[in-house]
Amino acid sequence: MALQETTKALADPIRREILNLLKSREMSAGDIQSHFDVTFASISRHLSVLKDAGLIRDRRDGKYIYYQLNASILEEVLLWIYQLKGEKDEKI
Amino acid sequence: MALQETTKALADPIRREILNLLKSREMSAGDIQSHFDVTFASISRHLSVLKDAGLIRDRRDGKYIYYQLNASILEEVLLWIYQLKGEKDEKI
DNA sequence: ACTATGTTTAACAATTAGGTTAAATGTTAA
DNA sequence: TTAACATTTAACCTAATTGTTAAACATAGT
Repeated sequence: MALQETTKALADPIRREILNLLKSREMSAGDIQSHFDVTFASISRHLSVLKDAGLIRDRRDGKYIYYQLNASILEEVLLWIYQLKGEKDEKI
Repeated sequence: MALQETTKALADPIRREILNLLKSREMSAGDIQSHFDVTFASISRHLSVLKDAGLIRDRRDGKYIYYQLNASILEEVLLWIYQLKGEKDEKI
């Protein structure tokens, strides 16, 4: 179930902040890492969790790998929440 | 940060299913447990995670404790997702 | 080919989470 | 107050997660 991977990916503050960073622009792994106080390797694993959940995409450009947000994956979470709230015809 | 507790609470399939069960009606812990294949104690702990996140409320009636959904807590998650998606004036 | 740079993977330690059983708590009714 | 029932808490175990360092991999430039 994709919802499981998505909700798990969102349950970590560093991963949520990474998504926020990627909201405005794509960034390389190094750019992303510079915003946090953990090692490169740690960020790399967070990125792979986000990637497995489909929340980000990566593309290599030379020696850099750029990450970009794929917010469409969040539709499923939104839908789940709406159904829980019992609302119909909600704009998502 | 409340978002942390909420997203963590949503990251477990049993807890999400509990919320779904409570969507239609309030239920006692025993009622809830009967829907799952884990022990009472395990459900009890899931309930306390949900309660700490504010996603459910409980009220005692005699020897039963009834749980009910408090979906308003999810507004913050919705808002966070909307902001991530960069959408404005979204109906929430 | 060698080196420097950017990123990932492997191996390991520490922490957290989820499960179990057993003991404890709260409530009702005899 | 005792017994029975509903639920929580404590103690413990195992598995998963997160972090670290070090090694490996990919690419660019010399």
